[in-house]
Amino acid sequence: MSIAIENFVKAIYKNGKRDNNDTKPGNIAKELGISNAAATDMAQKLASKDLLHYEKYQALKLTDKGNKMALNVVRKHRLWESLLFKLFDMSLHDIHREAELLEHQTSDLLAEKISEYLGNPKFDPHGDPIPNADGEITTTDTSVALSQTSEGKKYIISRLMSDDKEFFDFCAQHGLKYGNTLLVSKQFNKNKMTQILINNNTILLNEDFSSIIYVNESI
Amino acid sequence: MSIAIENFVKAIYKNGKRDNNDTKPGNIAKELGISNAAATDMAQKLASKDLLHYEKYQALKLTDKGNKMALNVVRKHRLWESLLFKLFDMSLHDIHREAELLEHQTSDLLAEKISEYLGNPKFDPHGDPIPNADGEITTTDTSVALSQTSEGKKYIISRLMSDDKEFFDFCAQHGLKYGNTLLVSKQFNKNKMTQILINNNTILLNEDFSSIIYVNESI
DNA sequence: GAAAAAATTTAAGCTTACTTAAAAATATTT
DNA sequence: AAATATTTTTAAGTAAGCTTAAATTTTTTC
Repeated sequence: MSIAIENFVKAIYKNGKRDNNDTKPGNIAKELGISNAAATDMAQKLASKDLLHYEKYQALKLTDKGNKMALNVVRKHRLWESLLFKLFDMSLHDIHREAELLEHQTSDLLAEKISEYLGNPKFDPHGDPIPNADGEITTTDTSVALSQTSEGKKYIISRLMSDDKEFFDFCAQHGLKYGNTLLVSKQFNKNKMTQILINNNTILLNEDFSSIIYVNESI
Repeated sequence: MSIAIENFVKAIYKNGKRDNNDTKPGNIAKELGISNAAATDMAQKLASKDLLHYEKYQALKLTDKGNKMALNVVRKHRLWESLLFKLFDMSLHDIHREAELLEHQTSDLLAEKISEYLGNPKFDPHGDPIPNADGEITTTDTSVALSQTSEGKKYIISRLMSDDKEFFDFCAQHGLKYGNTLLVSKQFNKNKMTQILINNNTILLNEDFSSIIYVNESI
């Protein structure tokens, strides 16, 4: 299957996870940077390949086959991120960009080799779960967005859900890293802001950021 | 530049090295598995991009710009081969196939990181020289094909110039590996065969193989 | 050196993955 | 619920990278 198809299917998968299943062509088009017309076109084409269910004016839904393809690509992406993160000193954003390309040129065999080499990790450097070779995610995610946490409690960062360079630069600068601990010192519910203490620094996060930083309660 | 263009330029570069500069469109077409017409077409297109010199019915010659592009791709290919060879237990042929794809999806930055990680190697696992970031090959190659060697002398394998699975399987089976030592026990000049002793086994090579195994005299 | 064979080029056409523009349907606002 | 705005779809068109078939040029053979 082509790179365009892999990216299309992946975009549906990711949008389905994120935005309350808003997987109409327009949203996928926005994600991929193509026109709405191109997205509709592609959707119809992929329906004929049994990768998704298409009904005029309705949201796109992946078939089992499409879902498996998406997870296969996601697996390769996250394995590459894990490998590059381990071997090289590169920013998370740069790593993401490289993985975005490499994921489409990776045989299942190579993916297996990478996974083995890394000790079959369950999570990548962002805390995102790595599907296994059968396209299954076996881990259960108990984490919540920082925006949903309670004042006064300690949390461990479990996931940085983004691919935005500014966000990652911000994270790198303030020690917001997978596995690090922070304290939620205040929730400004009215203003939708979250105040945290990390590395002895107090940081005020707006909802843009507090909704994509996921954490688990520290015990 | 597209994958098709990178591969085209690379094919001219490689053919120029190998077959006495037989870089007419037909040969490139054969190398790439496309029609002669497609090769002519592409050649004309790349001439307009200043990547090669095109004259009707003549051999294709890369411009400096084209040569640099080819060497950049070759560099990435050989760096990937070196990395995969180091990290994973895979056959040389499998490694070659993966590198063939990855080479086109690798930023200069990532290539640098791979090179650094490996200690800026000068040669890949086949003994092929790795161009530097400026597209220069700084090593001087004093090796000769096994077919050109002298009876009774010891040699060290310096290069396995092929991408054929059968050849690599043969090599793997008989210990023909970069860096290994062998003795040329007899040259059958009339029949164009070379008899070698390696790992206490005597092997008779025909010209197909003796012309792509390169060696340096052992001192 | 003429005839035959092989290679190169041109021409026309195809598929993929897009585009823009206009038409049709759905969603939102008031 | 009508009017307006937004989305989706259809239609027509484009560029890249191929294909096959036919014409042209070069190379080889006798």
